[in-house]
Amino acid sequence: MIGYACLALGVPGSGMKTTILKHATQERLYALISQNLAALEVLIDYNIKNGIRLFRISSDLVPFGSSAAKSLPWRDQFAEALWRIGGKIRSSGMRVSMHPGQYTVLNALDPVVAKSAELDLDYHCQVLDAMGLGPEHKLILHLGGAYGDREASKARFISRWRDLSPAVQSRLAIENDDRVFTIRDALDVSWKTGIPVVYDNLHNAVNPADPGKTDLDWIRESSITWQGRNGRQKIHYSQQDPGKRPGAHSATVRIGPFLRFQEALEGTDIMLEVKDKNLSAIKCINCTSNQGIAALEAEWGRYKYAVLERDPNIYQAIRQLLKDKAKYPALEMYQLIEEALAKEPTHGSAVNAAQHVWGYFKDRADTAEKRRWETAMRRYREGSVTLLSLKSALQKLSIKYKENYLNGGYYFVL
DNA sequence: CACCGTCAAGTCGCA
DNA sequence: TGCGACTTGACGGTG
Repeated sequence: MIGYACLALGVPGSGMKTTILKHATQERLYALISQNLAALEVLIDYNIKNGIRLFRISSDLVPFGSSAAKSLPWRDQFAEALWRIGGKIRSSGMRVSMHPGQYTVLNALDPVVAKSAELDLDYHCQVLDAMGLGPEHKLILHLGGAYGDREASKARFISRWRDLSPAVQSRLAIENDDRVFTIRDALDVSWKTGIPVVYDNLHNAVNPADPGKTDLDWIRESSITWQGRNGRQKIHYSQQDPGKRPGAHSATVRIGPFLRFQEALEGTDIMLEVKDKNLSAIKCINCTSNQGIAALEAEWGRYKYAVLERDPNIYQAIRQLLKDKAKYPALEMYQLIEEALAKEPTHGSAVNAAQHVWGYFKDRADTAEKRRWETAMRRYREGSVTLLSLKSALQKLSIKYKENYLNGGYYFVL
């Protein structure tokens, strides 16, 4: 199965909200948790509808969920919603995970830091427990800091792990990171503890354990750590952003390299770590199994104005490609989409695409909206406002008139 | 209204 | 020794 992490583009009402510690009053926190659970349910429903069966739940679900200073009985307060969402996850066969961030350092030298890491793991575990999810729904953790002595720091990780609750222990998985601990280190720790290992290909590219070994070598070696109640093997997959620091995730998963990467894998869950999130997940799912021509047509409907504003020729080419209903040209379609999205919108095509989109509202808009639209378009043609502001005017109309075809598309998010 | 600094968390590399 | 990078949206202050 293929999945994505934490948030989805082009899914209205699915965004996680948070606050800063200073403003984290009880009232505010309850309101945020309530909103975030509603957003999570929107995401789970979206995943089910779109055939996505692997998903990472954002740690922001309960802001300051592990902060001793802000402890709230959220698990009791929201038991019903958590259980209902968990039920959807279970009945759809979805596998979820959570991933405490870089600030959760179980092997810290400072015992206070280690204690807060333990509390943070408890928090994440409680979310999954409250949803009634089994131990195959993992908590994925990095090994932590080196403190000048990697071996001693690995040993400290293991000894801290031994003191964790059985519930957390049974959910934990460890991942190689891009600075300190390699896949070899993670496998060492696994050998001594039985903790399953999530292999991350980009972290290994940046922080390699052994330049002589391939991704497939490490995936095969890690597969041994996935036994029984841990469920299917899980890996993280991402591609390097060519313009950014080593280890930075790409804007999208390029489908060609992805297909080559995964062709030897079978029954491995692949979590994509990529800026365009659900978009890449759907692309990879559609290209690794035949989801039917209707699934490709639905995708085209979401992408088409983002393609049109960048390259009208590709827009026409994809329309032609999808005319034959007996075919399933997923790879060709996505490669054309990638080619178009790699370009910046051109002024003329952007005007054309925006006018297509305006067509959804021109008969419904009131006089003031029509006048504002004419002004915005004139200013964009003159070059005195950005494309972003022109499109945000369209998005406001789309939200107001509940134009779900546009709201669920990618024109406003790409 | 647009823009920018700050906040939260902990480690590490580099002056 | 101390600061910037890493991550990210919210928030408040400035222009």
